[in-house]
Amino acid sequence: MTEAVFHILLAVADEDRHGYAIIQEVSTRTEGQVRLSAGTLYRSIQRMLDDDLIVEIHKRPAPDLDDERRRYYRITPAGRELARAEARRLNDLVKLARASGFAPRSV
Amino acid sequence: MTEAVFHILLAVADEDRHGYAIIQEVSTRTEGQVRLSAGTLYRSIQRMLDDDLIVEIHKRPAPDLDDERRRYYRITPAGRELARAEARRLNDLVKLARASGFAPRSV
DNA sequence: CCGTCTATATCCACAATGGATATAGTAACG
DNA sequence: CGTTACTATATCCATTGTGGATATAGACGG
Repeated sequence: MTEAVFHILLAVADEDRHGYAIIQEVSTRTEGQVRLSAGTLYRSIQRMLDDDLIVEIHKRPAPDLDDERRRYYRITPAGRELARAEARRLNDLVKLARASGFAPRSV
Repeated sequence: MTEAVFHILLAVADEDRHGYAIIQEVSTRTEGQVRLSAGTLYRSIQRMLDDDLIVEIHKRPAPDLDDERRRYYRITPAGRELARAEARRLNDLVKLARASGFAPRSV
């Protein structure tokens, strides 16, 4: 799994979001460190739909809060499971780095 | 920085190693989870030499422990610095995942 | 009116990957 | 004695993923 996909999974973990909102959310959560490009985002979303990590949700918010161009996505159980596995893998990687003297003492 | 490069930096952090030994070391440290392919390894090494993350060391071990085909590499200060930065970045990523309910409670 | 923002989508060139192939010596197996 | 596996480095090919640009288009501010 790519890091872009991992960030997208984190961004849709707590609530359904549309593509453009995901870009902003990832930027906010990472304090501007990660800026998903449009190309990467929309192609990642396509792959994630194919792999059943997210699904498109057709329930729209109130019309005054909506934008008809938006397409909303929700994380699936498979998406959550994969995100957990990836988080575990990354945590192991940080532990490995810590054993070599790199990496802060956690948290 | 790619994950392959990060693994290589970790593998040469504690002692000078040659290419093939790096493949084995990474496999051992990750309990077989990461198997660097030869293609990825030797091309990554080339880039890392260009970027001054590692240097080739011409001091050879005792002839009875050596293999003349080997090329030994040592991490540079720039390599250590980059590995530290990457470890910090990954640690932040795990923290982010933890905030979303993924990721174990550290270590 | 022009730039920026919101929003999705696709195109191009580039970077990195796995796996195969090449070369070649050593060692074990049956 | 032949085949397979291991050690060791290096390159090639096809595929995947990326950033950045371009396209389209409505809204809003200065």
